[in-house]
Amino acid sequence: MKLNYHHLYYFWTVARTGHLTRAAESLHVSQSALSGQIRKLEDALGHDLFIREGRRLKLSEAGRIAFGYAEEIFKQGEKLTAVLGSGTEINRETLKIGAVATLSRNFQEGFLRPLLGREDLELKLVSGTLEDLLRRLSAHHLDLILSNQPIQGDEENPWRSRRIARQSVSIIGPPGDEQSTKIPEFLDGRSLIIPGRENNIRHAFDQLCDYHNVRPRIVAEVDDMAMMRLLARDTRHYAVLPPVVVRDELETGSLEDYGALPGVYEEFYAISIRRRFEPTLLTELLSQPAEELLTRSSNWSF
Amino acid sequence: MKLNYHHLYYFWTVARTGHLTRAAESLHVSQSALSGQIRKLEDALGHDLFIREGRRLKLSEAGRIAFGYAEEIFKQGEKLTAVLGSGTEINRETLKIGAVATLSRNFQEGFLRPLLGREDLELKLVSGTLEDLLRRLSAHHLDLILSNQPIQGDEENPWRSRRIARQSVSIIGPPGDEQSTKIPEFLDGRSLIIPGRENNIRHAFDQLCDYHNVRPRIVAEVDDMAMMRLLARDTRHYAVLPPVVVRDELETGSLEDYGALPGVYEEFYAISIRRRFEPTLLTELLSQPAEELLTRSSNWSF
DNA sequence: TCCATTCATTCTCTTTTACGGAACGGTATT
DNA sequence: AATACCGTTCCGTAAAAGAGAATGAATGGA
Repeated sequence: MKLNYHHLYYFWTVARTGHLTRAAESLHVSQSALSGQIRKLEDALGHDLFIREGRRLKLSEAGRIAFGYAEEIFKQGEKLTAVLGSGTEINRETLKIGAVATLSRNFQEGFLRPLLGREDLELKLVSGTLEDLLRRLSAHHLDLILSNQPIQGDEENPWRSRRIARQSVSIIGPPGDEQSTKIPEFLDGRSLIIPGRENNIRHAFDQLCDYHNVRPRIVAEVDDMAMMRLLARDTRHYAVLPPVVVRDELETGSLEDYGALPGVYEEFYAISIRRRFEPTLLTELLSQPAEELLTRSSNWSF
Repeated sequence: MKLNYHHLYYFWTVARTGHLTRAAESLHVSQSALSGQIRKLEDALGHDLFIREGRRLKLSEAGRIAFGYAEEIFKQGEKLTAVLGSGTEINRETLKIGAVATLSRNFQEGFLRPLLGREDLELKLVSGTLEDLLRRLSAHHLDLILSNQPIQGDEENPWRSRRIARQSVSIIGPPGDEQSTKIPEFLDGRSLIIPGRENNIRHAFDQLCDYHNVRPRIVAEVDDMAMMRLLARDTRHYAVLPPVVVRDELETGSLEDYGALPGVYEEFYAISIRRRFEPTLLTELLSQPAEELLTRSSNWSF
C-alpha cells in the first residue's frame, strides 16, 4: 500500500480546520476536489477517516491516529521549507556536531579547533543529553556526537562509536599541600568531588578505591565537567578530574595536580551513523587511524 | 512555496540508494521520470539537492538538510501505513493516556477504573518521563497525561493542566512505635525516606521542616512511588508518603500511619492539549467540575 | 412547518501533472 | 577506440487532480 502524501495533506488541513469548505478555501481548491481526494485516501488506507454525521465531519478513531502522524509529518515539512526556503545561500559544507552537555568544554574546543580554521566549512554545535543527541543523530540532524561513553549500534540504529582520545585523570586540589603519602593512599579519608555515575571515570575510580581499600569522603558527585571545575576552584576540596579541564588554573597555580590515578582514564568517543552520503570531512576525520587522532589530541589537550 | 511530498519521496529514495537508476527500479518508474521530478523539487526549493559530478550524484549540503527532514517524514509515514494498513479493525474509541512513571500505581489504577468498565472504549497506557510524554502529547500520540505537577502551556504548545485530585501526605512507618511527640516535632532527628526534588510534596515538606525547625535525617530520596512503597515496607525507616500508596500495607497492619503532614499535599494533574476533535470521552472527563473529580477520586482512592 | 442556507458528495468534463521512450552527453572500463 | 554505464532533456501520451453543476441531507430562522 502506497501512501499518497498529498491526500494526507488535504486530510490534515481538513482535520485541523474541522470544515471541508473552509479547508478548501485555504487550500485554494474546490470542495468537490477536496472531498474526492479525501475519499481516495480513505480507500487507500482501508479506513474511514471521518464519520459523516449529516453535513458535518467528525474524526474517526482511525482519523485520530492518522492525524497524529500527519501532524508530525507536516510539521517537519514546514520546518524543511522554512530552512531551505528562507533564501539564504547554503553553499558551504556544514558539519553538525552534538556534544554531551557534561563534557569538558576544553575538550570540545580542542576537537573543534582544527575545523574552525577552515573557510569552506560551517560548524553547528549542539549540546544536550546523550539520549537526546542520539535521537537527532538518527534523524540525520546531526553528523557526529562527542560523548564520554561509547554506544553499541544495533540493527535499527547503525551507530559507530570510535574512541578519539584518552587522557589520564588526576587528583586536583588547592596548591601547597604537602604530599606525605602517594596516590592512592593519599585518598583515604580525604574530601573529594567526583564525577557522577554516568561517567566512565567514576567506575574505574570506584574500582581503584576498592582494590587499594581506601575510603575517600565523597562531598559531591557532579556530572558536568564545567561545574566540577568551578567547585574545584572555589572550594578547598580535592577533585577527581582530567587535568585538561582545569588547564588554566594549573597554569596560573590556583590549583595543583597531585598526580595521576593509575588505570583511570577519561575517554572520548565520536559517535556517527553509517550512511551513503557522509560529509567528506567526516569521512576524512573518521578514517584516520586512532593514533593520529590521539597524537593530534595531545597536541591541543595540554 | 509549497512542498511537493511526492517529489520529496523520490528524492529520499534516490538519496538512500545513492543511484538514480537503482532508485528508479525500486520505485517502478523510469530514470527519466525520476530525474525530472527531482529537478522540479530542486526548482521549488531553490537549491540544488544533488551535485552532478559526471555520471554520479553527490548530496549537496542543502540535500543533506532535506534528507534529514525527509527521513523523519517518511519514517512517520511508514509507521502510519503500518498501523492503519495492518488490516485490524479500528472501530472502538481509543483513549491514549500517558502516566509519569514515578506516579503511584494505585492512583493510576483509580483513575482508569471507571474507564475500564466501558465496552465501547479501548485504553492505551504509556509511562515515561514527563518530558517524553509531553512530546508525545504534542505529536497527538497521547490524549492525556497524568502527572504530579502542572505544566504551563504556551503559544507553541497549548497545554491545559487541570488538577484532578489532591490527597494528604502522612508519615508512614513500622507499626507499634509509641508516639510521644506530635507531628511535626516527631520528625526531628528521625530517619526518613522522602520524595525526590521533582515532586511537589518535597517542596512543601522542606518548607514545613524549615518552618518548625525540625531536622530529620534523610536516608533516601526516591522519585518513584512504587519504590518508596517497597522501601517503607522493607526497611525500618519512616517515609513521607500519601497513605493511598501503601493502602494495602495499612490495611494489613504491616505499616502504620503516624499522622498527616499539615499543608503538605500530593496533587495530581491531567494535562491535555486543546484541539478540534477531542475524543468525546475526554471532553466529558475534563468538562466535569473539579469537585466531582475529587469526589469520585476519594471514592476509589481509599 | 416550511423555506433558505449551509455543507458534503457525486457526476462529467477540462486542465495539469506525471510518465515512458528515444536521443543525447558525459565518464569510467578495458 | 569501443563499450557499457548513468543521468539529463525533449516530446507525445496516460493518469491524476481540478472545476463546476447537480444532488441531497441537516441546520436554523421566520
